[in-house]
Amino acid sequence: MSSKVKKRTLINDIANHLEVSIATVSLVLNGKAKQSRISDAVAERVLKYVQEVGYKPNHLAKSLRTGKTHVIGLVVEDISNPFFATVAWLIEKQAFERGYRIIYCSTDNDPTKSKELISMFRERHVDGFIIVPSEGIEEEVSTILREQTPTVLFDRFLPKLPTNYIVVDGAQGTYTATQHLLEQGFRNIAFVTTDSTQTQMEARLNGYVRALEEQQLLPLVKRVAASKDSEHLIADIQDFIKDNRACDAIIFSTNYLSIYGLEAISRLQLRIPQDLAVISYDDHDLFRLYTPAITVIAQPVESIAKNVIDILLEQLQQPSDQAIANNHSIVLPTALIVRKSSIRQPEPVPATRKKAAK
Amino acid sequence: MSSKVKKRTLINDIANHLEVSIATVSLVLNGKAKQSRISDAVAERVLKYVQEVGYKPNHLAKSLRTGKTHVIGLVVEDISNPFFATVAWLIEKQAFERGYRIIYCSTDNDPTKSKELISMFRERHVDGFIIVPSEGIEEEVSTILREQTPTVLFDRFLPKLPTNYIVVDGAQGTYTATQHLLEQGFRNIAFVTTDSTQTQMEARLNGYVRALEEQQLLPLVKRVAASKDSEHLIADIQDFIKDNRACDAIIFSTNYLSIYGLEAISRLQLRIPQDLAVISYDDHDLFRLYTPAITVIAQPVESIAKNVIDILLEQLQQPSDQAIANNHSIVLPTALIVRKSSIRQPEPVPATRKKAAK
DNA sequence: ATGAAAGCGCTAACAT
DNA sequence: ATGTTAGCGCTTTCAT
Repeated sequence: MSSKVKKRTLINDIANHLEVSIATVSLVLNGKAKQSRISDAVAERVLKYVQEVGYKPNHLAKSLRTGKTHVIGLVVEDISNPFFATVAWLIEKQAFERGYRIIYCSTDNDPTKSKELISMFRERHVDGFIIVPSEGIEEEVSTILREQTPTVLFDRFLPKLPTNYIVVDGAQGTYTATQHLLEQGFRNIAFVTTDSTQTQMEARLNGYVRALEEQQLLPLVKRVAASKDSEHLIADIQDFIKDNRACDAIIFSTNYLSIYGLEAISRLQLRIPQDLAVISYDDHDLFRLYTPAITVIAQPVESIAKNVIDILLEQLQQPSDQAIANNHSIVLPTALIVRKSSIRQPEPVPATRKKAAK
Repeated sequence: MSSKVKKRTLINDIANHLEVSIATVSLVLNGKAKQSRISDAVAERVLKYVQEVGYKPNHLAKSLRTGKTHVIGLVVEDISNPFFATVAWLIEKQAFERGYRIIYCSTDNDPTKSKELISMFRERHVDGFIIVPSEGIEEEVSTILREQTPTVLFDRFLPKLPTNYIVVDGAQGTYTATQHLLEQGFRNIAFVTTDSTQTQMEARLNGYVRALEEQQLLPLVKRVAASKDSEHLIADIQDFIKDNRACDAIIFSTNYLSIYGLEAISRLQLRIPQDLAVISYDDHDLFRLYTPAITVIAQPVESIAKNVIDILLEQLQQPSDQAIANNHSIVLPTALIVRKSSIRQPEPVPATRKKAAK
């Protein structure tokens, strides 16, 4: 008994010390002093003493009682991908300010892992979900929807399910990028993408195809397997480029494909953009810093994050009934950021007269 | 009442359905059937039914009752840095297998943020801590130590505090790297590091200085501010290289400094290693893929992760009393992985007669 | 071998 | 205006 380590302060201790009831303390702490007509004097004393001893309510007990954990589960494809990392970070910051905590997990786009993570989060009683859905998880998402857990998808959505989602107009992005290359005079434009058939990847492909078809040009699409082995991916892209020497420009459908692509191009000792113009979907530090800087189809990360968290918090705040019918489906525009990698070089290049492009 | 959404299954429902007591169910579920001499028949029925309805105990209630959350708080400097990301991922995997969950946070090396995160984790009742300590958080770490919460530091430690820690022999790493450059015939070797005075950064610097002093050579150290502005860092390094044209080799003390350094070198149109040899502390995908591949002082990430989690789980499993005196302090060796960037090029280069380095 | 019941710390409806 | 008290879902001691 006396060997016990110093215990945490409890709401009981507060009440005892102040000689008020524990309910009074609880009410004051939860900002319900006014509506319970607790005297300002008492409320102040409570607040002061709580502050003094640094009392923190036990979250577990609170959550058990209220059924709310104030935790949001964030399920992304790969938290080490700068796109997801940035969005996650922005979401976390905003959620934090409004009293919510985020717990993340990466699915690696694996449906099994996605399902496990969703059910893990359910077990942990998250109040809401933010999900970048991999394919084949309709059932799990249905379940959380049925349980009325507020949920927002982003980056892609599940066409069969009525959910909130925030996506980007990838088709418009690649369409504009392709047009830009055409305007620059490139004619043999290839598109390197993954073998995924998810909504966002298909959209990116379609935008490219449409732009070419409008000019009666034939698409040239390379699909690489979504492998983890970087050497293999690089070699694959390298072979593709070698086999298509006529190709004078490439659009990569994701940031990591571009990185492998740049490596492949460098190994082939091709010059960008003289031998091959390059555009990447999704911006990245490296693309700004690369020599030459790489033109990108940038996604509006701040806006994505803001929309996601705003919609989720709105639903979280609701009195927990209907909210079903009115799902938000938001499609945000991309922005083409033109850098050196997609600008046609005039044949004779006076190296000293380089235009200073900030 | 009848308008209620379908409720989750509770332990009560199980007990009712099976017409046994709730205690029996609980005991069976916690593997204490044998020691409570519950009949195998009953135990089996319970397990079978639980399986059937997919009953999952409520973690919150369980934790509130037992005082254990089976959650470990992981506080790193920057989860988007591949070194920390990899270690975190390995730790998470092993912890998961043994029934623990990890929640992460990045401190950005900011003491205030570190303190907030630690206290947030305390509030969330994590069972243990894994911390990459920023400077000035001795007090908070003391607190969790006093509360007997199992804790392991890694990457660096707090010299004033008796804790478990796993670090790497950075001094040996940079010493060996410097020697390697000297053996290759480089004489003007610079060291680019941050302005941090943390244990691991000082060690890296010291190894470099010692190797040079043994040869009566003068160190050339550039300290860049730990800023977040990449352009600024690149320009800073660029200026440093320009101002020290005699310098023929550089060791960078962290992976991100190397990345900025490579960009600086590329902008100066210097060739690696002909004009400037390069070694980075810490390996990275990019360094393997870069042309030329970059020599690195690699940290044993698997071993770090394994040691961290083993020690923490050992302490977590202990009967929660002493365990104080016997702290583990483990220092792991680094490995120099020699690639092209630090190999002196013979003036006329017979490219085919390259020595196979490992 | 099994069941009853006392909490873990907190909230909120209901009394006073 | 403030106090009493019944749970939230689970574990575990003690009786039987």
